[in-house]
Amino acid sequence: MPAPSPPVAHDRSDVIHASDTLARVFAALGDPIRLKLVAVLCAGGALSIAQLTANTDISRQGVTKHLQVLAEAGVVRDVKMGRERLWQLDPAQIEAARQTLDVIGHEWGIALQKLKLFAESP
Amino acid sequence: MPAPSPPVAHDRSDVIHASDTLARVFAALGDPIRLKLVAVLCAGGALSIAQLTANTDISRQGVTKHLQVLAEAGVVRDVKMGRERLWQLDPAQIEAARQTLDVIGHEWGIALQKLKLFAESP
DNA sequence: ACAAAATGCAACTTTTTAGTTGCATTTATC
DNA sequence: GATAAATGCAACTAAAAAGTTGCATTTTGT
Repeated sequence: MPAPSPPVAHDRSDVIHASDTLARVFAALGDPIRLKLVAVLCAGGALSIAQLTANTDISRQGVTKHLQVLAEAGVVRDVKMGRERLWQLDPAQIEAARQTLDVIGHEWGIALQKLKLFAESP
Repeated sequence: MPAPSPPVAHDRSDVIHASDTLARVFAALGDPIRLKLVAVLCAGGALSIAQLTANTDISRQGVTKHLQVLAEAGVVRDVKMGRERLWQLDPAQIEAARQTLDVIGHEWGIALQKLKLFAESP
């Protein structure tokens, strides 16, 4: 049986959507508090809002808002356990972002190489 | 003679600074227009503001603001050539961001492995 | 010298984001 | 069943960001 299609860009609208999705991931990581939350969660634990709040200087409701931003970017997921809501990392989008930065670096390197060859040509 | 010290975190204030610097880089990439500018610039060219504006839907002044955001994050650099201002990619901060995402992914993988071992223990 | 091109600079509006406070709701515990 | 813990929800303020318009400045080319 065929596996469900992966979210790969096929036409221009998909590319646009991919670009927006990526920008959303970067924007989610583009805040010191959220970056810290991700750093804590990448240790593998599933932590409650109260636990995550303990590491910050802002209110619990403020942390909730940051977690929502991360969730809308697909960086974290929540699981309800009794009266608490546990948050854990979802590394797929982070991996996609990492690959993007990888490609940018590689393209830059290739461009530099071509410039060098051009400069050396007689 | 010793080379100048690399910007490596040594104490808590350095770590905080590093975190803010990183968040600034992610935030700079966290916008579709800026992400597109970076994608164009990573081809190696040094492009003017007018050239970069041609790829967007916003005004030249708007593009200038986006370039300033990228520049303050250290993602791009400008070189003045006559009456125009050419922009080019500076891949160092992007590489730092990539490494961060790499570490997050690795830590997550290690955590998963430990969880698996724990589940298999008798 | 003059006209066009490329950009800089500043004021302004609109929208989004960050963070708070106050109170309601759900769930575990004694 | 009363209470404490963990969270949800909504309204609100303040600050930052995105984008525009208008005009000044610098540089090139004829």
